[in-house]
Amino acid sequence: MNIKIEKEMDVISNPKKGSEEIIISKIRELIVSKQLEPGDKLPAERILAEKLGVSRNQLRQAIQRLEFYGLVKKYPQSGTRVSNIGVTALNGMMTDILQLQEPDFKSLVETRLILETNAVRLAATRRSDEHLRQIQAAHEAYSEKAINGLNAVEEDLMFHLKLSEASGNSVINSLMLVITPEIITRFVANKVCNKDENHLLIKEHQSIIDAIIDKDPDRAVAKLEEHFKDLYKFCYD
Amino acid sequence: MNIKIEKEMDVISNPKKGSEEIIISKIRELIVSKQLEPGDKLPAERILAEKLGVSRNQLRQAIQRLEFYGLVKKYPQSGTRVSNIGVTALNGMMTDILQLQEPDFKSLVETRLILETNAVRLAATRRSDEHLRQIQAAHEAYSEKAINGLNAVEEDLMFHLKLSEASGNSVINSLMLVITPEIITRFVANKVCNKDENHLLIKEHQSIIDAIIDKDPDRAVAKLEEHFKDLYKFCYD
DNA sequence: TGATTTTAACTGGTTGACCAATCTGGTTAA
DNA sequence: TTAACCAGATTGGTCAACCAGTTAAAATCA
Repeated sequence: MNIKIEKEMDVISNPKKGSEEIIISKIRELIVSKQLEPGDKLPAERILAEKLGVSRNQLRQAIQRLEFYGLVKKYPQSGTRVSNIGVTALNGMMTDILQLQEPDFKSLVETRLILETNAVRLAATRRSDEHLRQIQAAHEAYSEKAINGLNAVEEDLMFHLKLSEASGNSVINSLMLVITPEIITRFVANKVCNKDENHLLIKEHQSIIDAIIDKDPDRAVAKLEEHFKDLYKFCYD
Repeated sequence: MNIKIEKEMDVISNPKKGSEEIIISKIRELIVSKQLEPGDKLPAERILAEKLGVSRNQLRQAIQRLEFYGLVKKYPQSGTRVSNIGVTALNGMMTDILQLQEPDFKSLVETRLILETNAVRLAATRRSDEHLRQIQAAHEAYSEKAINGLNAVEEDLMFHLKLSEASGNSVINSLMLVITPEIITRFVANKVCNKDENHLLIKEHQSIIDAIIDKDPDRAVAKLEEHFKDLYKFCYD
């Protein structure tokens, strides 16, 4: 459809994102100065925007971010409420949000290891037959490409996502979804593929599946860690 | 400032959120039908909106969600690109996103246990002096209220967030921030407070801190699990 | 007086027009 | 031939006016 981009584009560090953070910071000040209390309704968007000296759109975007973190909840046609979790908590969490940094790759991988290890442990005890079926299907899609020495990073990814789905924990699954694309895009570039290594990886996948079929959490985790030994090396050497 | 809400408002299951998901679904179809390929620039918002038969705002909101999951990246005044992670991955992840359900409380707590356990393990080896100072400060703020039998749920929360900050893993910290408010709001209602129990909790906090000071990961985790024994019971009985 | 209906103001959401940055292709000058 | 440049078209971002649902005070009636 269009020309493919070859090299990673320079990551622009959102120079205008700053206004959003300034607004959050101002809302935090309203809270600590008791002009706004937990459980209160926020002033109407138009009014608050004028009070803070920003446009309504900018304010809405900031509120959207606060809502994502659960610090505020919108009620359409009615108002927006500050979560009733106390001044200390609100102040602390807003401060933390403002300090959030771009995730470094090592943290991403480390977190994936943690989440997926626990997901697999849970999957080994909770998996339904439908989960198993989907895992198997994903594994077959992977094998088909990998066995021919093709790059199967995507199919590998899908296999692992199906594992975390089988954990039966919707939050873990959701968090995996958030961090996976970032990991993939950084991995896909450097990925080398040779048939021999792929055969080994297929075997490792199958070992994990077998452990889940047998409902053996410890073995499933052990096999996963074996499968991830390179990632562990990347994180901890 | 305003009247406090006493009882939980009925959770409205976002009846209009549907349009967003329909749009994502349509974009996914464009991708699987090869009309749109990984790495491509999306058609301009106005054009795509018309093509999909939706308003530009609705489309923008859907794109924003895709961007959150890293499946798309916007370049201001230039265009929006589909992440270059393959058709299979894009299709699979969009399907997963559309299937995401509201998190159940048990999954939230279970995930918190997993994240925080690992955060503390990391904190025990990586913590800086500044981290320690902040943890201590948060603990003192907690103690001061708890020792008088006051409700100190917020201060407790802040203490635990400082623990995960000390992990040195920005992703874990960020994920903890996302799930914590939801947990708090559901916990804060049922929380009972008595001095004796609070004294015990203070001691438990101090044990965790001591282990982190000593850079003893295993002890830190053990003390945390002891501290969380009620939560474990909640999850697994 | 009290319950019920009406109504007007107020809310977040939506819309279409406008803005400034950027990309594109052809043109010009070295 | 090549590099610099300029103008117009295209982009996502922004804004102010408008919409539909909600709310609560005011008006009405039994």
